[in-house]
Amino acid sequence: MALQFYNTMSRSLEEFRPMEAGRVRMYTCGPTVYNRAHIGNFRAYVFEDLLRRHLKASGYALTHVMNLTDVDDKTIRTSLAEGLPLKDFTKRYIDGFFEDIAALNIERAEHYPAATDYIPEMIELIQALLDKGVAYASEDGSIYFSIEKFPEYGRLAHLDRAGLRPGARVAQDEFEKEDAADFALWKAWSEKDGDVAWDAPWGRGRPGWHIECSAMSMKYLGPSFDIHCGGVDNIFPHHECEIAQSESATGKPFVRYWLHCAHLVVDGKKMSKSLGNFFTLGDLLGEGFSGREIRYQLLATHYRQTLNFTREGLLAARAALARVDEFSDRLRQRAGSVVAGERPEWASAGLAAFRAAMDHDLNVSEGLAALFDMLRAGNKGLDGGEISPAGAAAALSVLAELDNVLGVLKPAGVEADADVLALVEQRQAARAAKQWAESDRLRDEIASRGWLVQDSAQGPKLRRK
RNA sequence: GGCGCGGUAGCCAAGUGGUAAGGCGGAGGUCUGCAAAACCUCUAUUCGUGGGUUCGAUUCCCACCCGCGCCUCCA
Repeated sequence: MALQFYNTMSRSLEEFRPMEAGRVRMYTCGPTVYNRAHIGNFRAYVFEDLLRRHLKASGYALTHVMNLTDVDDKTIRTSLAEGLPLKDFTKRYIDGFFEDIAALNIERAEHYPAATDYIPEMIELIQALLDKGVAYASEDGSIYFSIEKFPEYGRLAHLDRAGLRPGARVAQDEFEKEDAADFALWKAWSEKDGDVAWDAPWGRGRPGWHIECSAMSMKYLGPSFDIHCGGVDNIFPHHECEIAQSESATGKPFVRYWLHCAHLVVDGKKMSKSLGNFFTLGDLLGEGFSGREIRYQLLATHYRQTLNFTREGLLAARAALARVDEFSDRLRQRAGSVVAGERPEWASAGLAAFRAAMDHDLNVSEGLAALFDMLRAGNKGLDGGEISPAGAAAALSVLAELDNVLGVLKPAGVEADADVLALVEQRQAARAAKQWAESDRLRDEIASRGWLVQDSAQGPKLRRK
């Protein structure tokens, strides 16, 4: 079965064919760097990481761009409030963002352009739109895109002009627009902006939000590219506006496949600070959950499904991962340093099932089912002594292939200290002498140093608690 | 009002016009000095409710109930 994705534009599953054979160009909307991202943001980034990794595992070379929005109302407002230059202020949260994605084992994209580094490109793009007559200047020097010049506007979101209800959220400056639905390409400087401003041919100001994604995607990926992702909330207006700007400027189709992930809720409720269910990654790490436990839970629900994020779910993730770790350790122990041989049937079947599931619009739930089926078959084989060291080594490589996509296996094992190993020795001696009370005491002592000791036919095994 | 998503076991969560994956939790068992781990068995006669189409529906259609998202800068 060929790789297929659900395209928001067509609202149906489509076979994936990149524009250029063997290479995928994708753009994903990144963070606005005015605070630490919350767990909902990371649902989107983890989904995009899964997509990225599966594309790579499918043999594609990748050019992936994620923008950093470092100039907008919030970044300006907060930096002014803290009395910091904008760049210094956003740097803090850009650093924080990279720390967070590292903790979640999210792979780095090829490019992370920050909006303020591409102002000339944005100005050039806005000028092109002005030249084509699809944008206009308002009295205060702001530039707006005229959506009546782009009849396709609303196609992605399935909204027609009549459906754009003039809502309560109409901003103060709306009277400057010719049509309430027009959106800003450039915002004329106002006092609220402090010293954040750039000179453009039509006056001083700063870019609107949408234009950065058009300018920077064009810069790195060209006028047309394969995949554009974001959260469902970006469908309208953000992505709709990107299409209007980009296609009006280039006359070419902007994006071939639009993939949007659903939101997450916490304990079945929308995350909000007032409900006390609003978490940053740091909050959860502080509670003792690991990055990979959080990643696992964010990953385990299909991306188009609302994900229910719970503490209980994190504990379930912890238990599931412990089982995978244990299996991995068993295989490693069995394999020793032997070169991988032929793959056991259950391992190649597991890999095939996993790939097929992921090809089907990233059905990770089914993919994980393939992993656990594999795990059970493998453990059974190990219990029965039916797996050769070469077979175990081969199975280990299959597990590594799955984890190239999932990214949840524990890093290479940490060795216990010599004093812990000495306690294990003492305990073995006690056991040999059938001094069970002493043996149990030593086990507790080892546990107090952070290690679980498990007796097996091959002798005692240590596991990090 | 418009557009759209969802309601599957205690919890999380796939799925298909042909009789319910997987994970966590729980119960029992094998193994073990005891544990742990692993494995085995069990844990939804049923997929929000009521109709309809069909030989057959959780899956398609209609209605209804409930929850949720978007409708101008929120992943």
